[in-house]
Amino acid sequence: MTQLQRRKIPDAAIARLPIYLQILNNLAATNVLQFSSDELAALAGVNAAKVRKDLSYLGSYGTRGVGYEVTYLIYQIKRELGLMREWNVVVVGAGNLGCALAKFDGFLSRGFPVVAIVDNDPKKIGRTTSSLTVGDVADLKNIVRDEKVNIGVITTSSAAAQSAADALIEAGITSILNFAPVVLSTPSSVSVRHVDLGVELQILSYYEQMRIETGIKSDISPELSKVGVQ
Amino acid sequence: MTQLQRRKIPDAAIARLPIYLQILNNLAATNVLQFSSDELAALAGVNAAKVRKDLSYLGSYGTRGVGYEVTYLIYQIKRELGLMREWNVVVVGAGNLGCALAKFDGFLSRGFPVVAIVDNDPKKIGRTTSSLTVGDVADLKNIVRDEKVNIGVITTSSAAAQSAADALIEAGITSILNFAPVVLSTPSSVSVRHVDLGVELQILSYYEQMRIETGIKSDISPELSKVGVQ
DNA sequence: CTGACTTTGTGAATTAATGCACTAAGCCCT
DNA sequence: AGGGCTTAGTGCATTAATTCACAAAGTCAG
Repeated sequence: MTQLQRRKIPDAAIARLPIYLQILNNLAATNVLQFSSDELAALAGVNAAKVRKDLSYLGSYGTRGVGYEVTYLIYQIKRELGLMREWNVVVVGAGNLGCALAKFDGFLSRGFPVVAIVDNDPKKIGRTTSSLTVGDVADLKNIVRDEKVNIGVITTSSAAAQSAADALIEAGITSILNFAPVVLSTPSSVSVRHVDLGVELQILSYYEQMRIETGIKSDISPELSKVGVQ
Repeated sequence: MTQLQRRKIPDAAIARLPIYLQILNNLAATNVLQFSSDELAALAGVNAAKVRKDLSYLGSYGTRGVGYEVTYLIYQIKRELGLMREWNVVVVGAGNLGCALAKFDGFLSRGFPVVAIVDNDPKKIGRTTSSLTVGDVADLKNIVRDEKVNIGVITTSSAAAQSAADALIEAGITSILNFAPVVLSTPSSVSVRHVDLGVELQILSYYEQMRIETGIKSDISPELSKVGVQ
């Protein structure tokens, strides 16, 4: 399992591997057996050299003159990303978004079952949403232990987000996906990904406005692909 | 309005301006009048030199020895990002996520009112969700014209996402926020941001697994902040 | 008015990411 | 068996992003 000296893969490449994986899964579903870096590059909307370099971080799994084998590469990417197992998710915040995510089968189908949802509002605690009963955020420590939770998803209001993060960390969680529009303060031993939909729209707004001001010049394409649901 | 030769601001800086804006809005709400690059850097979790460089792309709006004025910087960032006006949003796909986003007040509060929601499923068309009636995706062209829509948000299944994008582009939309886990094929004149929640979790999974394999070494923090909801 | 102090703004150095272009390897056809 | 064709893998040049470190410009106290 490559533990000894784990290859250091650049962050930018790590962020692209899940995209490749998704595309390869689609190819597998349509019985495609092989692909070339050119083909994957076209499907992913990136440069072919970048695809080859990214895949080379996994090892030399291609065959010159031929390409890569779909299922084998899927296996290697999953191994590298830690997707050979499931990671259990707890959603903190049982509002609109939290409940939508708990129902969302895109999490389960990618190996991230939502095993619990909690809130701090007594009115919400005890309600049932998609086969889960909303728990009390105060019980987080027990829930994390009993349900073997690995990842916390924060969908609270921005006011409550920091204390939600603190509670998760206190409960031993080291990976957090934050949807609240605040910058969380966390120890560096905890991985945080921040998904702020408002920010995404504001970035679009910049490029849209630029198009308007400059009279609809083309090829201003902000970096594609950041996060990804379903 | 700086149109003549618009400063070219690096993409990486553009993606951080909304974060600064959010923090400054919080400061303004608590009656803070001034801030230094050090303070903002601490709040945003980045380097102070980066803050200064980012803000310098807007112009020289700081005062040496003093810092920056909160309200003036808010104004300048909003101007630069094109946030002096509202941008109307249409949601394509009235499933769980689409409806949650249509209800979601974080869009409206940041100047992105959701003015319409459409679907292609006859069973969903006509339903009402949060004061909007689900329209027919076939009417997109009229809806975009009548409601003056600027941005399309795709929350369909991955199978339907490309045709949703095609319909939006056909209707004249040039800014798309895509939640479906597929890489959209679009002309380069269209800005696309891709938010894939599954990908976010997979990236977390990589760092989590790395922590486990290497025996919980710290300071493996994946790049903070990508997208952003509330 | 002067000198100590603070903090911006920015050249320059560094680091990270990208993309080119070439070599090495394997397939396939004759 | 051999030559032509295809495509992975990668060293290197280029470009983008980050960070350092310092001069310039201002405040403030006395």
